[in-house]
Amino acid sequence: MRERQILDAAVQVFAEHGFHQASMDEISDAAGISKPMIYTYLGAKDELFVACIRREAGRLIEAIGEAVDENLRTDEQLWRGLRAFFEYVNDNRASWTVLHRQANIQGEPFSGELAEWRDRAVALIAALLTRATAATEQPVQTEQMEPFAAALVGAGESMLDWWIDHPEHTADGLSRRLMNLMWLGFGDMVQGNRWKPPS
Amino acid sequence: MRERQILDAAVQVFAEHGFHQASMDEISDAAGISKPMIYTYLGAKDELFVACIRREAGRLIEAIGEAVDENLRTDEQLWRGLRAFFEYVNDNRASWTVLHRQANIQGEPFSGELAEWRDRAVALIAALLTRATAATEQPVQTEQMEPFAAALVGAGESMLDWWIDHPEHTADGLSRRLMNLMWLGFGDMVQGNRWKPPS
Amino acid sequence: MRERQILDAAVQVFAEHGFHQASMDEISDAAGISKPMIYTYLGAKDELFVACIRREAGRLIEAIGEAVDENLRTDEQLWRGLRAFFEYVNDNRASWTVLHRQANIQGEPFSGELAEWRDRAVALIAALLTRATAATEQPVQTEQMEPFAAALVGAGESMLDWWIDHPEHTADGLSRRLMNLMWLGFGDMVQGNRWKPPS
Amino acid sequence: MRERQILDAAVQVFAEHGFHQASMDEISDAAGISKPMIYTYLGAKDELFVACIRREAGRLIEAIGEAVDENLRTDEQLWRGLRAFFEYVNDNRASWTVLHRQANIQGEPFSGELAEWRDRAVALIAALLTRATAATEQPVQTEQMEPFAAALVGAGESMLDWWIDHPEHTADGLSRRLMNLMWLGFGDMVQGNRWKPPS
DNA sequence: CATGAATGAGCCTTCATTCAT
DNA sequence: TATGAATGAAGGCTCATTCAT
Repeated sequence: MRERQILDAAVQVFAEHGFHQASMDEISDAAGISKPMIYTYLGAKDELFVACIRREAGRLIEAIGEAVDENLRTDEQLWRGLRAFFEYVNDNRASWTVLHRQANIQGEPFSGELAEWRDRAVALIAALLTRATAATEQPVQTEQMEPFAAALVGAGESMLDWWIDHPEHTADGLSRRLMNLMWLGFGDMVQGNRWKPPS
Repeated sequence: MRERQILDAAVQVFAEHGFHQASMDEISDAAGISKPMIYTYLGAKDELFVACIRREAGRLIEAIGEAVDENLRTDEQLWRGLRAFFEYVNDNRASWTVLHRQANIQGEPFSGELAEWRDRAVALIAALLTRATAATEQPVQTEQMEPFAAALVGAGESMLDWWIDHPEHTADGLSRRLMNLMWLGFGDMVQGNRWKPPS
Repeated sequence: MRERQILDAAVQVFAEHGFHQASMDEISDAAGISKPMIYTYLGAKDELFVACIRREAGRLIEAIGEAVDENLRTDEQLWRGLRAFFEYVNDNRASWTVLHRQANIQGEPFSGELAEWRDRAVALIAALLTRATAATEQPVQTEQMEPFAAALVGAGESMLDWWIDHPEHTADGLSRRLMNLMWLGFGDMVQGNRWKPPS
Repeated sequence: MRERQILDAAVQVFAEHGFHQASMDEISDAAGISKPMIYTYLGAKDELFVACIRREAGRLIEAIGEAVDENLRTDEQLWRGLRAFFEYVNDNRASWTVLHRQANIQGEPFSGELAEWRDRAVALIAALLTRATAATEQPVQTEQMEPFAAALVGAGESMLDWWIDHPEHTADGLSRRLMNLMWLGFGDMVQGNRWKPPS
């Protein structure tokens, strides 16, 4: 379909040059479709970029969602989600670049768009972790869990950036490292272990 | 001093509107200094932005460096560093926005600049963690530690972003949360505990 | 055609204000075409100016070439060429101003362009004069003839400038004057007459 | 004196870069004198350039004037004047470049200045030539002589330009060539010889 | 429906020129 | 007097956006 062609090209070009350096001319060339059509189908540059974010974020979420089976144990859900995340990004570098490196800019007309998706992801993970503690002696409320979830998401993103410069590692290996770091710490916490600042 | 006035205004404006949307006119207005002076003192827009990054990154690193005493235990060093980080960013929102949300864009002339600072930070933390394991039964090499350090940095950044929308939390509280998450997990790992994916 | 409109306006404006004082805005206004079109069709200001030089120089050369019949006697060829030159310039004042008064500036990006055309013209005339002496007792080599040709060209240019302030003269009259001066002197020289400095 | 330093530097810089490309900064650097002083002594850029033209044109005229002895025969006066002209320009390339290649631009504020000097020179030569015919059977009026004088001046200028690219020639040789061309032709004309266009 | 052609608006950058010391 | 420091004003160039075909 027309829209698909355009979005494919746009994601490619935005990822390569960034939102501002990317020109509508280049996108229309890459898509093999004239500029007026782009405006007709997807609106102005801002809106086009938002459409890119929506599609790519949706695909990422979907990929993760498919990997996770809600009937599994929490840690395994998390583990599978993480691995799916790493794998998806590894396979869709342009997609990720657009989402993480270009859409994350403040002060742009599209600033809010990505924030929403991020919030949604954080909320999902927070809920997941919360459920994991529900049966324990120290259940935690979802709001309390959000900063952890945010940390987890950020840790993942950051590892990914690092991965780009160290491609000798595997998605599996990195996912495992992150699980080790986060899940063990998380488990300790749930069990009431606390790190305490020296008084 | 003139340079200071200009950089202060530039950081402010860049943080608010982003590099591309920010116009030299607006910066010069905000600085109360005419445009030609900006060019005289700090060069073209690119260079001005790089100067902003350098100064703000330097200040942040310095603030953290001052908070950390090398004679302390590793965990305490980390904790103090984290808390200094959160506090600094809380007090210097614009500074952080410039560094994190504006400079992190790919495909720009200044792209490399921030990457260097990040790499340096990651390397420092990796070294710190490595030293912490030196005396244990399972010492870890620095290269192995880097992904953890990257994860830690990212987790912090991400928590910060979350904090912006939930300002009721304190720097101390968030630092502690992050320490709990990371340090406990890290400690477990060092002791040989591992999370294993279900076969 | 669009290119023609633009070049016409550009020649006009460049002739009136000079290369530097002429603004692209003024040219686009004069052409009745928006600035971006100028850049699309003919490139940046430098390139536009070079295009003007090329077209105008080409036209001038062509006008002269059409007036000259290679089967005629040398003096008549020269005579016709001169008259065509004067007539063309009289009819295309702006064209000539651009070529002679604006393009002749040293240190500009387009400096070389006009020099080439001039050299070509001088070489042509030198060859013409050389052929005229080929059958005489004292044939002259082309290189020896070049300074004369240069002098002839300069004499013509200078007369033209003078003409601008004394428009009561005719192209025919001035051409004849110049022929008298140059051709008689030239003829004398060919016949071995020499003016000798008093010892 | 201050003025001299400034003018020396200005001529140098104007000759090298042209009027527009030359910046007041560069001139003040070359002169070793601060910009405000230049404005105090010689006024704005236009006026400074006019001052350059005046001085250099004056010097050139003076050099020629000194070479010519009014008691000599007309042809010898002319010959000495020519030779002085070629020699002066050869020794003062920058001076000549400013006068011929930079000041000769139309549409500039200083356009008129050089024209005056040129007119004066042409008038002088015309008067000289006129006097030479006064005693002959066909005396010529000064106004009739002006186009010839203009042609002579232009021929000289043009030969000079040509000389720059062919420095193996000498001032003496070129002067002689030009005398041959012009004086013989002139002499013929005075004696009533005419070149006639084929009817 | 699809596009080549066209433009309005804006931004970076540079200098000639002048204060304040 | 002499100057370092400062600026107003203007120009080249680009690009998102839209007609007319």
